[in-house]
Amino acid sequence: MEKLYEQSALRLLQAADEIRARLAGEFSAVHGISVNEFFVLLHLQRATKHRLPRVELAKRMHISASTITRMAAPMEKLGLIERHTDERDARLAFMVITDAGREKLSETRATFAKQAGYLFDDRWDEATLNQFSTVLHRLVSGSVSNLS
Amino acid sequence: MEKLYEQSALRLLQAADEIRARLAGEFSAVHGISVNEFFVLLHLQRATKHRLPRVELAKRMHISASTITRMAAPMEKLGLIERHTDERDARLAFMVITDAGREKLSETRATFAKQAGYLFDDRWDEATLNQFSTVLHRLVSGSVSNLS
DNA sequence: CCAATACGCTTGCATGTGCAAGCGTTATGC
DNA sequence: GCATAACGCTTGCACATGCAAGCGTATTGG
Repeated sequence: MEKLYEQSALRLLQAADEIRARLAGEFSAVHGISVNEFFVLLHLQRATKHRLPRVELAKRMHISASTITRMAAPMEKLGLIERHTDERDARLAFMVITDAGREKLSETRATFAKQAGYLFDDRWDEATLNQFSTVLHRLVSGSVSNLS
Repeated sequence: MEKLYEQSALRLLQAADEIRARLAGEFSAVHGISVNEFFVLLHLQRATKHRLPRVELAKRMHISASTITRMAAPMEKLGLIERHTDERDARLAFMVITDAGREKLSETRATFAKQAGYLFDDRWDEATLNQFSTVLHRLVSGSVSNLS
């Protein structure tokens, strides 16, 4: 007999894989960015002063610092983010979302919301969905990456 | 105002990232396999006759056929899976889980269940968790990859 | 039948990612 | 103060992965 939470964790991973695969296709085709780039913009937008040190962003996204370094370069070239230095600590290299980045994020979030709508819409009442969201929220709270 | 299903989808992706990162560490350290290799074994174990053509497995895991080809080689060397051919159709190369693969899967599932327990245990009643699992299940049903 | 198409699998190439080492900067302990 | 450690970031390397092309096999249409 499979434990209920084992089953839930399995389904959660599977559902995420599927959603991520769909989003990857849409984001690439429609907006020319990756799912991870979308999350970079979202984290920056929601951070205090709309900026984060690279290491902090890496922690929140569960990826390595070197990956952040390598994602930053093309995003800077596209003008989606900028690199700011800290006056007090020369080690820090803040990533800051630009106006162009905000615009791109806004467009991409519309696509995200549309896809999320396909997934959830008209299938559950608000109470059920609220509880679902709450469970998910507690799974990640305590983590550094509370985006929501 | 953020839509409820948009928020839910965001949290779902974040939760999955976090769980996957934790599992990757444990699986690698304790069992010497990757999360994807774990899923290969799980899909094979649950498939009819404990075997699947490579393309079918790729679809269920949302990864490309070439990735399956490249994951298969080391797993065969470790004796976790075997390659069987189809008598009727020489194009098919079934992947079959071996006894050693079953044993490895069993050990790894124990670790998986333990980690899932850390996530969920003692925080929600069975009804809530059941509903949570049901919502997740419907998100992926209709998909080819109904593992559960 | 046979040609054309579809299918399953593999391989070359390009890209994304983590780890470990290295560099420069800041903090700590004496 | 100064040596040592810790920290933030980048880079070299290895590895994982997707895409497109190629190969062999089966199916389809005439």
